[in-house]
Amino acid sequence: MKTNEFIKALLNAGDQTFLPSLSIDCAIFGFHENQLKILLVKHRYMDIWALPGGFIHKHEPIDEAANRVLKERTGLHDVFLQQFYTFGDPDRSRKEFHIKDLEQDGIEVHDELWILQRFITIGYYALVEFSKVNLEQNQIAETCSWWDIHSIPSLIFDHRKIVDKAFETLRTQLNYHPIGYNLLPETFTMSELQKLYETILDKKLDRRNFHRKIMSFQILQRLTETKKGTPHKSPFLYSFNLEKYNAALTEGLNTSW
Amino acid sequence: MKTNEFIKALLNAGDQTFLPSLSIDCAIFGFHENQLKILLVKHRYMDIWALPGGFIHKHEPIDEAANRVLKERTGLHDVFLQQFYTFGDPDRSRKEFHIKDLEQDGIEVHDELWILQRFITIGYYALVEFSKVNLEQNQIAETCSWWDIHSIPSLIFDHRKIVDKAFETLRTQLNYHPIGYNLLPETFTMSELQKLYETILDKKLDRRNFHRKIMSFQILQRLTETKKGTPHKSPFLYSFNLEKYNAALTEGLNTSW
DNA sequence: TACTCAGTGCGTCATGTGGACGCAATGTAT
DNA sequence: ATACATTGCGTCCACATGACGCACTGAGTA
Repeated sequence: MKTNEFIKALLNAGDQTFLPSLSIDCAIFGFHENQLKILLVKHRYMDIWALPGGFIHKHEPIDEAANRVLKERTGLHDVFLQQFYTFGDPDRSRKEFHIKDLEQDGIEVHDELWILQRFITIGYYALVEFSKVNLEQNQIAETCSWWDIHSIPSLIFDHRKIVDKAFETLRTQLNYHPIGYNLLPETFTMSELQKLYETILDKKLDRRNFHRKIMSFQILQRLTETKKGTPHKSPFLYSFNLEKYNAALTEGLNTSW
Repeated sequence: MKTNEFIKALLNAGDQTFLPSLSIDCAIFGFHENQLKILLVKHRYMDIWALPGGFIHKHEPIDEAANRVLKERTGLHDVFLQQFYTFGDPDRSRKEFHIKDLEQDGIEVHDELWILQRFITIGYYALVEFSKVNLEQNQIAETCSWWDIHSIPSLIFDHRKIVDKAFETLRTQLNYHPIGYNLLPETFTMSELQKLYETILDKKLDRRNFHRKIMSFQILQRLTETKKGTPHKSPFLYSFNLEKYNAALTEGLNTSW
C-alpha cells in the first residue's frame, strides 16, 4: 500500500529530512454561505480532528514550509498566509494519542520515535477563497472538511487554542488591513462583504454606515454590471482595486496617535 | 576556569538539556534620558553584538524559558514580556562566525556541534525600567550594554531584522495598549511620558493634545506632590492606576468597527 | 397594469474625537 | 519685582462615526 509506505518512511526517517521538535500548523479560513469556515483534517491513524500541519525541511525557510503545507492541503498557492504565534506547551506530544492502528498496518511504534517527542508549532493563518479549494485526500490519507467557526469539534493537543488565537488575530487585523480579497470571489455585492465583516467581528453593522466607511478606503471599485436574478433590486457588483488594496495592506488603515 | 567549564558543558551536552534547533531571543527595551534603549550583549567568543538569548529546556514552556533568559540577563522578573514573531531563515547558523578562540581555550569545535546547526528563534520583547536593570556579567562572560534604538551596531545573524520587527510591534501595540508602566519609574511627569511616546512613535506630539488624550484613558492618577528642583514651574507627578491600566491592557484602547 | 416589498444607494443630523492653538498660572533666575 | 520657559486647561474647527430617514429598483403578486 503506497500510503502505508509513505507514512512508514515519514515516521522512520522524518528526522533525517525535517527539523526536529518543530512543526507548522495552519488555520485556513474560508467564507461560504455567510459563514466563516475553517479547514480541519482528521488523520487516518488518529481519531481526532486537527489543524492541517506539517514539518519544516532542514534547509527550508519557514514561510516557504507554511506555503508548501498549505498547497499540499488545499492546492492553493500565492494566497494570504501569515505567521501569527508560536505555541510550545511542554505537553504537546503525540504520545498520549492512540496510534495503535499503525502497528496493525505493520508500522512499528516506539516511544523514542521523533514524531512522538515534544513539538513546538508555528501557527500560520490563511485566507482562501472557498470555492477554489480542492479538498483532495492527500498522502497521509486524511479526511478533510470545512467547519463553521462557531461549531468546531474537539481538536487534538492545543489546536483549539491555536484556532482561537488565529481568529482573534484575524479580528484584530481587520482594524488595520483590508480583508476580503482572499476570502471573496472576484466580484461580490456590498452585502456579501458586509456579511463577511459581521461574521468575523461577530456583530451587526449598520448597512449604510458600512457602505460609507468601506468606500472611504478607496479600495473598492464599483462595476457597471449588477447582480441579476435576485428576487429584489439588483445590487451593484464590486471588486477590489488591487493597487490600492495592497497599498492599504502595507500602510494600514487606521492609526491612532 | 569556571566559565570555561560552563561553556564546555553547554557546547557538548546542550543537546541533552535543550530542545534542538530552537532558541529564544529577547529585545529588551528601556527608557533613559529621553532615549529608547535596547539591551545588547557581546559573547566572549564572538566579536559581534547580539540580542540576549537562550535555549529552551526539554520540558519547559517557552514563555517560561523567555522569562528565565530575561532574568539571567537583567535580574528582572515579572516584567512585560511578550512573544512577537518567530524567525527561521535557513542561514541562521553560527557556523560562519569565527569561534576559534574556543579552541585556544581547550574547547573542541566540530561541525556537527548542536549549537552550530540551523536555529529557529522565537522573538520576545520586553519593557523594563531602565534604572532597575542590573548589568552583571553572566556565566557566558558577555559584555552587556544599552544602545540607543537609533544607533545600533551591526548585529549577528538576522538580529537586526528581529530588532526592527520588535520595534515595529511595540509601535503598533501603542495604539491598543497602554505602554509605560514597565518603562518608567513609579512616578513621572507628563512630559516624560510624552517623550516616551514621541520616541517610540518617532514624531512630535502636541503637548496639550497628548495631555488630554492620555488622561481620557483614565489610567493615570495625578499625585498631589509636584516635582521640585526644576528650573521652571514644578510639574505634577503622575503614576499609573494599575487596576485600570491592566483593564486597558486586556480590553484594549482603540477599536474601530 | 398597478401595487407590494425586501434589498439597495445615498443623504442628514447629532455626537465625539483629534489637531491646532490661545492663555493664565507657576516657580525659578535675574 | 520682573522676565520667562514650562505647565495645565480651555476653545475652535475639521472630520469620523453612529443612528436613522427616504427614495429607488426590480421581481413577485393581485
